[in-house]
Amino acid sequence: METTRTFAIRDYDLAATLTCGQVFRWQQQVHWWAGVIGNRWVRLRSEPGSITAETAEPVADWDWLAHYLQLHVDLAEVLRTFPDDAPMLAAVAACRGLRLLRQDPWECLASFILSSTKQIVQIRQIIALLCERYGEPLAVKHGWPPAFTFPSPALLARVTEAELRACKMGFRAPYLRATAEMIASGLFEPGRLQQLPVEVGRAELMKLPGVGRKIADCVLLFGYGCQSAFPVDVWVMKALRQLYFPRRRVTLRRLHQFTATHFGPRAGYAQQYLFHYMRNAARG
DNA sequence: TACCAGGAGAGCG
DNA sequence: CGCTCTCATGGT
Repeated sequence: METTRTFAIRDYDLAATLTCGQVFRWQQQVHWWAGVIGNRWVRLRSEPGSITAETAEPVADWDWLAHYLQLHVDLAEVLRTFPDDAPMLAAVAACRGLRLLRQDPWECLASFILSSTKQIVQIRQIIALLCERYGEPLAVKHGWPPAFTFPSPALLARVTEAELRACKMGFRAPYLRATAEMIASGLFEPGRLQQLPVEVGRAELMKLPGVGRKIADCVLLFGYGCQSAFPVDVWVMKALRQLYFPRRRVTLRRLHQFTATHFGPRAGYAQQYLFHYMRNAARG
């Protein structure tokens, strides 16, 4: 039992990984990143060749963190599966240690329902409000701001639409509430998706209110570890059209066909590199 | 000020 | 189908 653990790991850009739009709850304070994984508050610090974690309460088994950070993944092996073309090489060169996390499916699903037509800063704000108001308070290290669990489906199903709208989620409020209800009532079982083929899992997710193709792919990729899932949002669409189909008009359907074959078995990883690349290029 | 944001769903022809 | 409009709210 201890509150600190250091993991040996190479090629892991913690800052990029925690801020690249796959997860919305991490906050930086000097050289530490503080966040919540499940029902634990934890802070992380990156050093050359290692990541150090510190919890508020003693921990016997750190597998939950290794799993979340996907420390077993050999990044060089992942990068080797990418297509050997100029756009992909540029995207990889722009960010060496970008990784995919493995999030809790419910938190991931709810977060991305709230993400539609919102900037990442705003998504963070909405989720922070939601957790602050409806999550369970957690023990944190002395001197750190309060932290909360992500509210359960059962709890959110009992919150009114007006209360959700008060968290600034606007028209997404009824979507989140209805999805929470479907899970709380057992009409939809998030755990069952793990065993299903990707196409079936995607179709199941898309039955949920507020979940279309893009959000379903995000949940498959970030919450279920389906690395072939390739979310096509406005940024990635721009990247694909600009880099692979210049001066041609291509439908979204055609782009999905392209991504399904061109980027290989870890297409989702490639997608995250393209997304990060485009977003940073736009910022200058 | 005007435009746009890690979209989805409904209403058209 | 494929296109367009609306939805709520804040950042740039």
